[in-house]
Amino acid sequence: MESQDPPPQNNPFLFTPNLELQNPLDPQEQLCDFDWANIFSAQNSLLLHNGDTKETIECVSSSSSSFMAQNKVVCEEEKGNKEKRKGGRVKKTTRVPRFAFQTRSADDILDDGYRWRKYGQKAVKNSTYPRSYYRCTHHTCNVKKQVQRLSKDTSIVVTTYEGIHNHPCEKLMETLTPLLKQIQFLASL
DNA sequence: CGGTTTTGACCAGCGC
DNA sequence: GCGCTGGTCAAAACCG
Repeated sequence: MESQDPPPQNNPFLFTPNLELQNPLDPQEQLCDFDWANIFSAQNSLLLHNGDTKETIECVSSSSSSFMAQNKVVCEEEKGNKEKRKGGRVKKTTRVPRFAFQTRSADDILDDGYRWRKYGQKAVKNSTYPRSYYRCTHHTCNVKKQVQRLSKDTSIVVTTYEGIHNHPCEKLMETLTPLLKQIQFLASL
């Protein structure tokens, strides 16, 4: 499906990858279509499962109607991701879940509820636009993401997440905290 | 002043 | 072995 709606400026969604992939995938070739708008309007939380690749993604939407991301997602499991340190030095090999998706947006940065700090930007071959590298600012969380605008279609931004957050989403907590306090207050009556 | 962004340098992997 | 490319570091600049 192709959404005719204007792209949102921000996508206030929570996206919790929980990948259990059996087959390593080539991100260039294993694009699979998901209808995000329908998925999130149908239910606020679900597990996506691709039978061919045995990949599973848990998606939780904080606002089903507001999530209007373009509908392409690519998932992969790094077969022994190489953890690099200090200018690309390889430290050890680990298995880091990784997935990417495309959004049609004027903004490069999606508001996914987490806080990110940019640690690099690099011009990439065969691409007009540079690739930006971000790290989650949470102390104990080493999730990274890469953001790059397609030179073919400049309205599309490809976001690649690497790793799984080991802490709750800050925006979600901001939303839930007053509610929890109210519940506690009412329960104490 | 502390947190974030920018940007040049550095390094490892890969292909030839 | 060498050059190219992508990923990361870290100092400086920037900003609220």
